[in-house]
Amino acid sequence: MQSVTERIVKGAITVFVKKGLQATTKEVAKEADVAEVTLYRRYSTKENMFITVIKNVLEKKFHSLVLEMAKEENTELFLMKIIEDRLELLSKNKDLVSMLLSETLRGNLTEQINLPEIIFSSLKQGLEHHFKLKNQSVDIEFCARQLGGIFLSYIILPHPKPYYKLTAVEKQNIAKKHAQAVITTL
Amino acid sequence: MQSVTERIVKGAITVFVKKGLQATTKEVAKEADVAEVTLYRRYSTKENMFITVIKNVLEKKFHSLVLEMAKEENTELFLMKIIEDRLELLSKNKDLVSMLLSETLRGNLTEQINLPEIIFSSLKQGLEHHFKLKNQSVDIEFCARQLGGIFLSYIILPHPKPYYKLTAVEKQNIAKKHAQAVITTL
Amino acid sequence: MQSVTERIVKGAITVFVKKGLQATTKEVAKEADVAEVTLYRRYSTKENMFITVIKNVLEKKFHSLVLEMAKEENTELFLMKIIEDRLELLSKNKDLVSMLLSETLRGNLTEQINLPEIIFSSLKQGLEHHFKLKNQSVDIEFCARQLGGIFLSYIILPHPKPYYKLTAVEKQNIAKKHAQAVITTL
Amino acid sequence: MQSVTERIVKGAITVFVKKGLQATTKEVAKEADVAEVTLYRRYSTKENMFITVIKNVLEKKFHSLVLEMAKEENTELFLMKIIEDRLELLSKNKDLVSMLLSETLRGNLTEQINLPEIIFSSLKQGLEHHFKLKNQSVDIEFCARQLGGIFLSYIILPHPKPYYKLTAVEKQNIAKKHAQAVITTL
DNA sequence: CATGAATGAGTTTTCATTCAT
DNA sequence: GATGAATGAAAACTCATTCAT
Repeated sequence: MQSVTERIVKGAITVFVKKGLQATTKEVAKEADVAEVTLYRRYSTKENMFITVIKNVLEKKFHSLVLEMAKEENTELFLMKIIEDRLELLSKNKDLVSMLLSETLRGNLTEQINLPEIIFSSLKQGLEHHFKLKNQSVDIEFCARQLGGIFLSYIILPHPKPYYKLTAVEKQNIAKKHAQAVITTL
Repeated sequence: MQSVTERIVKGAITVFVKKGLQATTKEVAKEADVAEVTLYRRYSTKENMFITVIKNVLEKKFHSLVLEMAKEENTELFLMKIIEDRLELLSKNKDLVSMLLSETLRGNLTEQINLPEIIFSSLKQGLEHHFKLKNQSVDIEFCARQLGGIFLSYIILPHPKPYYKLTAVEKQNIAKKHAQAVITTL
Repeated sequence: MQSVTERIVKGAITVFVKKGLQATTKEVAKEADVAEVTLYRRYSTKENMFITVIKNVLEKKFHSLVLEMAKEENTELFLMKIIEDRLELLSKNKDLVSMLLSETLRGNLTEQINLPEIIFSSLKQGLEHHFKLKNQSVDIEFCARQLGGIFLSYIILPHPKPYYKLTAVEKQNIAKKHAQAVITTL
Repeated sequence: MQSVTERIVKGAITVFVKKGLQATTKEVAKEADVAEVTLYRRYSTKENMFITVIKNVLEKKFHSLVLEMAKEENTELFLMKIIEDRLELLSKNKDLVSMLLSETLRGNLTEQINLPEIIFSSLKQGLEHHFKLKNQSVDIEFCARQLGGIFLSYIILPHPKPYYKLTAVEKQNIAKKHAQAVITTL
């Protein structure tokens, strides 16, 4: 079996992803197969455990390559890449993403793990980078909001199939249409 | 002072909007200045009180005129109207909307008060109506998702000023740009 | 439909027989299809309703003919008659009897509806009468206790078939054996 | 002062014997001088606490020596022993026994702590044993019911003095008379 | 470093009963 | 004579957190 630390982290993630901050320390303890007190020794409060664990996941999973992609000179291709990449990632982590959005909407989350803020600011950064390279003046705020809206629509609105389960062609078509729409407004 | 019923309904809305299903009956009772039992006499369970009260608010506040707007023959104007109208409404009711989205993301809400579903399906209905009138064949699902995404982006992503506080001109500009972007993809 | 009074009495009996004093006024009101307050207007407290209603039932159903039977000169026949009669009655009203015994054992019942006391004293009375007629000196207390024990054994101890469902012959055999056993100790 | 466990068990017994399943966890907690939660930590539910504690008492107090007594070859002596032994025990634990009978009559008790069933089946076992040894064919069911009835009569029917407070001679007389009555029916 | 034991403060819900109409 | 509305008090059970070992 894994180390205590590993068990705790994995257990906490499992439980928090499923239930958010409402999850109880008891559930986490059970999932991790440790005593409740052990969690308190390590994290002192439930909130702190939540933040610590989730921040870690976010850093690992959502590490954005936006800046790399921003180097792509062709704006349409650049936008398509971002869209495809983020939709893939977000839809693959629907439970985590939903939970984080839910908590954010409740005002329960500090900046460090506020997913909308993270997404929005990293988008703005990437766009800024891209258009600076291209020496183009663009309403970045608006553009980032458009992209963010696209992402949210695939998480929150009902859909028959999550993005990541579509065929490569379907994914590309979607990304292309959205990219073109965004470009219209530049 | 108002009637008991009024006080209960108002109090329940106030508290539920602020805290969602996590709110306690005690809080509602205090806000409405009635005994907790009184709430149970009327609604049997907290969940039921929540649903009853919120459904009512939704029906009153979010009664959509989409079908009326759909009669507008000019697609761009039609889209602009929808966008302006919904953004105004949603941003004015940010707390309620945020709470409902949060609960939906948690899977706590039945269809009747599931805001994303309500928005999405009413959008699809309106679009269908509009393009049928115009005898135009359009990917309604995609189009509705775009619009939904726009709405969500103004609720969930950070913004310096809520939509409804912008000047008329700013509002129109925003609506126009989004409408044009949507049209690109038809 | 029946009169309000009838509905209340019947409903109360039904509910009280099933649940004893634990039954709630709400249940009674529902069963009788009247408002809870109506019950309070008539009986002022739940306890009082219970006593009033149950006393009535006891008087109607358990009206003992022991004194009549006591005229039977043949002691064995007399005992058999009592045994058959009471076992029939008690087993036919198992729910009511069980409930009353249960409440008595809890010390919840006043003398007027204390079934064990009623049974015991009416037995003693009958026996006294019978043996006075026969000019026989007998330990009435002991004898009544024996008979009472027999009755209780058929209510409380497990049995495959309630007494009243046995064949006439089986019933008689049982009564006879018990009667003879009692006579031994006179 | 005693250990927490001891205090809880004793307190629970005290309270449950007095009030049965109606007793509240609050009362038990107070009697045991612990917090209510502590009880839940240990027993999960009130029902479970009740069953656990009472089963324990039954096993300790009502451990039947019927099988030992059954070795007595003289049937009258055997029956007398059983009767004396059980009447002594039952009358000494009147409160516990009354409470258990009361709960049983309400159908609240599982087999493991259903006193009538326990008494009845242990009686049948003892009788079976005895008469097998003596190679005698007897209606055990009837006989056990007679004995059970005797026991019940001393618990439930009114009496001026509990059995265990009688003089040794009185006890013996009673046992003897009942034993002889039972023997008549073999 | 880990944990078994304990708890104060709440949470939803139920009940017998009263008040005003 | 009947009832809709309202309630104080209490019940079972849960939760985050601390203490002693």
